[in-house]
Amino acid sequence: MARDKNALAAQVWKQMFDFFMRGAPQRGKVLARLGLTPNDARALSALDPVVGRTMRSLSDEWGCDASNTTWIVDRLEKRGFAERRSKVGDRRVKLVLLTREGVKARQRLVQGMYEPPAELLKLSREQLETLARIVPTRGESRAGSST
Amino acid sequence: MARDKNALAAQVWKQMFDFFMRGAPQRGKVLARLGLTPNDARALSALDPVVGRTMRSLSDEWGCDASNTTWIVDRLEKRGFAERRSKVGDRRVKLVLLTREGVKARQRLVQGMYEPPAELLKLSREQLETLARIVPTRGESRAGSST
DNA sequence: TATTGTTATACTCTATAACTATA
DNA sequence: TATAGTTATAGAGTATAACAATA
Repeated sequence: MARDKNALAAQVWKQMFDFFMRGAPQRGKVLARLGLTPNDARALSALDPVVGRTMRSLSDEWGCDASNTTWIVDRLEKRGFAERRSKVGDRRVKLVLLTREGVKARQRLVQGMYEPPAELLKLSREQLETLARIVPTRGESRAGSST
Repeated sequence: MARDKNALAAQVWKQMFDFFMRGAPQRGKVLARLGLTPNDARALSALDPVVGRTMRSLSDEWGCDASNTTWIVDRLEKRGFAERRSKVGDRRVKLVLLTREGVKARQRLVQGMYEPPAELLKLSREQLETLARIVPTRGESRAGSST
């Protein structure tokens, strides 16, 4: 119990890691049910229906080659989930946006992927609230946030 | 704050999900540094140097075809990380075991993958201990565990 | 000339089907 | 005949290189 804090953090990380990995098969099933590959899911998550993203920025975010991004966006476009538009100021650049169908697909995806596993539902309300307070979130502080 | 418990669990799950996904690039780098594919890593984790696993049981655990398992184990064997042995009682069956080099590779992998992210190290000792208590672990109860 | 994105192509990973060897 | 595993082969996904269009 009186262990080095780094070792404690490592243990917690391992616990979270294993907990998360245990849910991998379930997430795989969600994707299979929706007929999406992991890449499709990542792409749906990265896009929006209004602002749009350039091919280049997607390649950078995904750390993959531009030709691969072309292929991934092609897949989404063929299924009617995304569309390309030439940018107004610079016609070399293309913006990729979610279509109405793409937004729906993304909603279904989020619902499935964010479905909490049974192990989490078994925890008490107090434990859940504690977790919500402690687990680090992106940027914004959680203290006092009531939403 | 006085929300439905399911909604609360969903929020916690989303938080953990996002937290975990944020670390994905770092884990990708660890694999790249060690020259391992995600599959290699999964295989190294599944194997041990003493008991051994049958090809069949690996296929089942991974939910992939037996031929794919052959290919994955071949990769490890070519790098000297694993070896096949015919089982004594039934010579149709093959046991896959980690070699000495394989054990070392698995150690390097575990060290890299279980390196806790900075966000976790920033938490207080109390917060870490709380997480260790709450985050569900495989099977065994955590209550009173002092290791 | 430099940059954005696509096309041509080869390589890696995965699955299905046919096969070998043991039981 | 049935089972464990491999080999042959085809398909999906990814990368590198050459290319076209625009700046």
